[in-house]
Order: sequence, then C-alpha cells, then structure tokens
Amino acid sequence: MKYDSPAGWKRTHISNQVTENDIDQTITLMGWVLRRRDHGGVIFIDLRDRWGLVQLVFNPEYADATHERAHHLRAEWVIAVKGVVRRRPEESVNPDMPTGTLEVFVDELKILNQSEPPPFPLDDDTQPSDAVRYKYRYLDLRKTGGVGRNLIIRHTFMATARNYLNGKGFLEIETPVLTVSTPEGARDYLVPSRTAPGNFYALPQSPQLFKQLLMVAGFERYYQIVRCFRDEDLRADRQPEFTQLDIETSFIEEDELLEIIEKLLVKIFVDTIGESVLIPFLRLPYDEAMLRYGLDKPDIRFGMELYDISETVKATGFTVFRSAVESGGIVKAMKIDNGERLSRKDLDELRDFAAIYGGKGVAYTRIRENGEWQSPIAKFLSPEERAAINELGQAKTGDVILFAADTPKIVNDVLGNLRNTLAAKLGEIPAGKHALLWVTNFPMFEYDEEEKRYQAMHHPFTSPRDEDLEYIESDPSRVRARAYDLVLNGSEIGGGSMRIYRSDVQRQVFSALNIDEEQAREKFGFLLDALQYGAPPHGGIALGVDRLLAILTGSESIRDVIAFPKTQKGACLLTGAPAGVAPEQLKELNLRIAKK
RNA sequence: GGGGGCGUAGUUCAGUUGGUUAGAACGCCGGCCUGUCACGCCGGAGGUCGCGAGUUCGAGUCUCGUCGCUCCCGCCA
Repeated sequence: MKYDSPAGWKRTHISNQVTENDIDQTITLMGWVLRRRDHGGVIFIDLRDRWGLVQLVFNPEYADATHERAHHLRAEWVIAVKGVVRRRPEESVNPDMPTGTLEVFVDELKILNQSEPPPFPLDDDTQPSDAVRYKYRYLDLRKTGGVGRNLIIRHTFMATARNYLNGKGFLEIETPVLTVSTPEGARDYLVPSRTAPGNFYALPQSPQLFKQLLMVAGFERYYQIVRCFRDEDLRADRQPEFTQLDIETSFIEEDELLEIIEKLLVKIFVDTIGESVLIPFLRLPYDEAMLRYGLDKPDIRFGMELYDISETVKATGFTVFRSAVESGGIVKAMKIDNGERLSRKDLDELRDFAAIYGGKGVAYTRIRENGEWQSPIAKFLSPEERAAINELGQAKTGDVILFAADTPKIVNDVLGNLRNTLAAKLGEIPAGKHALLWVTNFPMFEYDEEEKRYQAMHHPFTSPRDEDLEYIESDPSRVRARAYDLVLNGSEIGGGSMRIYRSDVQRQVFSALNIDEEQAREKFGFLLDALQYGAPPHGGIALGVDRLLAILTGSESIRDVIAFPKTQKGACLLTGAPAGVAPEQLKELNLRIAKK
C-alpha cells in the first residue's frame, strides 16, 4: 500500500460544516476512518475529525479506481478525500447524525497514513479499563464522545475566565515553577540543584507568596491559570499536579471580591454548559455549616440536615449518649423521611460506615404511630427524651432517625459523610442541579493534637477578623479568619482570604502558631521584608479548575478533565513516569540512592 | 501506612461445587455481498486465566505473597 502526500490539497470543510448549502459542490475533507461498511460494491466510510462525523460513499459506478482503493481502508487510517456533497436518499437518512441527511460521493482518495488496529474500538459503546485508556490516552482522547470533549469545555472555561478578568483590569502574570520549599502545608515536590549541590528547588503548592508580593509590587489585580503541585496521595478529586485559577486583588474587601467571582462563575456556567446560576450565592458561616451538615463543604442540593441533641440527652439514662456529652463530645441526629427505604440490613451496616471515620457506630430508630420508637435503644431513653428528639427533628410516622455520639469531629465526619452517601443512595440528589455557596468565617486556628500546637486552618498569611485580634494570645480557638471557601455540590472548588498586610499582625499570628522570630525570618523572611515596604490591604482566591470542570462536565474523577493524568500511584502509564535516571545524571546532581 | 473492589483472547465479558481440549461478542485475517450506518453472510487465527509460591490425583476456580488499575481512611495549611 502506498502512501499519498497531502501536498497540493487544502481542506475546504470540516465535518460539521458540511451542510445542505454545499449540495453538488466539490469539497475536500481530511480525517480518520471511524468505521467502514464494505458491501462489495458500494463502500460507506464514517469520516471523523475533531468536530464530528460525515459519511463518505465510494461507488464503483461513480469512481471505479477510487472505489478499488477504498477496499483497503481500515479503522483509524488517516485520509483526505475530494468529492461531491449529495443529499441522501430519503430512506437512507440517519437521524442520529448531525450530517445524517448528507453524504459525500468521493472522486479522489489520498491515504495519508495507515494505523495498526487500535487496541480498543474508538466508539462510544465500549469503555476500556482505566489502565488501557491511560496507556493509549491519545486514542482515548480521539473518540468523538469521549473525554476529549471535556478538554474542549476546559478550553472554553479558560478563555471565558481570561476574557472576563482581562475586562475587569486584571493582569495575567506568571510566577516561578522552580521556587523554595516552604514548611507547613502539604509535602513539596523537590528538584535538586546542580549548581548548588545539596540544595533543592521546590515546585509550588500554590503561588500564594508570589501573588502577595505582586500586590506589594502594586499590580493591584492579578490572575494566573497556574499549575500547582502537592506530593500527597491521590483521590478521585486529587492529582499531584493540578490547575488553579489564581486571583489576588488590592484595596477591596470580601464583598467586592466575592461578587467579582460570582459574576465570573455566571459567565463560566453559561459559556461551558449553557446554564444560568443565580447570584449572590448563599453565605453560610462555618459554624452553621458544621452544625447543619457536619462538613465545611456542604452539599445543599437536598435536605436531611443534622441537628444537635446534646442538650436533650446530657443527663439521659443511655450511657453512650450521656458519657459522650460528659467527656466533651456531642450527640447529633439526622432524620430521614420514608424510612422504609432503609432496610434492617442497611441500618446495621451503618456501623461499618461509621468505622471508616473512626466512629463506633450509628444508632437508629424508626418512628411509628404517635411518635413511638421502634429501636434497639428505645428502652434506654425516657419518653420525654424520645419526644424531644422527635420534636427537634420534626419526625413523623415512618421516618428514621440516625444518631452519632462521639467527639465533635467524629460525629460530624460520620453523619456529614453519611448524609451525602445516603442521599445518593436514596435518590435525594436532584439530577442536573448545581448548588453554589460560600462558607465563611472559618476559624483562624486549628489545634493539632499530634504536634500539640495550633496550626493555621487556611494558611498563616490569612488575616484574622479585626474584632477577634484581642483573643489571639488568650484564646486562639476563638479567632475567626477572613477566609471563605466556594462550594459546589458538596465539593470545595475554591478558597481564599483577605491577607495580613501589616507586619505587626503577621508577627502576632506567627507567635500564636509557635513560630518564633528566628524561624519566621528563616522561612518567610522575604515576605516579612516585603510587608515593611507599604503592602496594600489585599486578598484573593484560588479556584480549583479541575474540580470545577469535573462537576460541569459530569465527570466522576478530575482525571477525565485532564489530558494526561496520573494514576492513583502517581504514575503516568503513557510515558512511564516516574522512572529511573542514568547514573551520570545523579552524579551531576550530587545525589546517591540509598540502598534498601 | 491501612481498609474495600477488580484483574480470563487485541477489547468488553461469561466461566456452576476444584474435574475432559477455557467460551461468547466485537475486533483481526481470508472469502462473498451495490444503500449501509454497531451493514450482513461463510470460514479462520488468536490465551503464561496479572505474576510467584502453596494445598490437591487435578487449580481460571481454594490459600498465601506480590504487581497493576480503582474507591475510601490517614495525609492534602
């Protein structure tokens, strides 16, 4: 089989540009053979390009020599054709195909390249295993209805974001990928320095410090669509490298910034999936989110809210509940309508669910006529206590109430995650709905039991609220941060804060974090220096591009919106990364691999 | 670091209680076929049952280990 050169041919149409207006016109198409239907006489080829499909017809009575060559065509061969657009016979119209009323009678065929039989069919019916898909990602992406579509939506997202922010006076400025390792936060990816033996660059977990420096530099409005790196274990929504839409502004406060972001999201939703969203988004204080949903990223597409019954049961005869409250824990409940949807087996299995989050179990009761309890724990609670719990949850006949009693963290983890899981199982989540909200007023500090010290919940450059500054030494747990997270359908898709811009406040925060002057200088000296030279009030946000796109495209995993993702072990099955290197390379870097 | 699921032909899968030569569909190769669109018909090739050990007269099937893909916990300021 000889190959033809594309020289001299110019593509006149792409598949979805072939319309009724082109009938009887001679056009030139280029693309891939999706399928061939060879009737011995007439041969039909579905030609695929990035935009879609169009049917080619090779007819021996129309162009005999060309028809003869078409017998050889196979899946994924790359061809160019010159032919005449014709309307299909009435009975041969394909209503499932956008170009289904038309076809191209081919005069001339050029075979530009052949293809081995692909390892899996590039149609929309078979979904190969992940391992196969990632090894041949370029084929997976070539499929008409596959994840390649998501990358086109991803492009739209980026174009819309840039367009909008450019129009608002933002500047796109790049920051280093080779930078310095910072303590706190996630594990850094390290890059050994050849020129400074024994020293390392780190890949940025985020451009946080640089964007603050850009505010000190006076740019006032910055953004960047930027790759970030964290050397931590993967999840369906976590890759070691991910993309952030990073924004920072000066001289504006939360309300104004959040409004800018809300309007950005309005545009993004319209441009990517043609959906309108209402602004302003709900703003839910952190404490209320934890109380009602148990999580700081609540899914508010459905009800099933949690409620605290600690007060009601603090003196109950039921030891499990009473002792939880006595030892500083809490007891919370979640009511589920139409409890018959949960079988006895479902309810018993809640114990295993609780165990995932360190819980000992989940108690339950069914509500019968007159608020009677049918439950293994009914006898331990007084009628008054049972009635009060019914009342708090507004439980009615047929409902089920679930309980968790433990430390606040475990109770909220168990019931918060159970709420999401059960809602999905019970079909309580409205399909196609998108619920956006801000979670605000995060605590500034979080006590780390292992290290016996406070840690910044967001990061140590987050500004505390002015009115809480007085507690920063006496009771750090009481200090709220000027931080906000953006949540979509129970997924954290963004987070930001107003930053500390005065070095005296920054010192106070470091002190609360047990970072002394010397450590602070060593770790963040360059930022502290910068804050001394007229840093403006500033703040910003970072949107998780991959997560947001995964939800917009209806993808289960962010891998489906990333061209070349890593597997759960952090490997790239296509390139083989990570891989060993030559001994000479190690030598140049003054590195030696420790023997096991 | 820990828990769960999966791994059989190029691909998607079936394979009973451990029992003869491991099957199907699609794909591939050969032949026939002029209106199909997942074209159709006839024939053929294609397997280290992820890998390694063990139990057994006998292992795709049971046990242990290991590797890969995946979901989750820890981790991810």
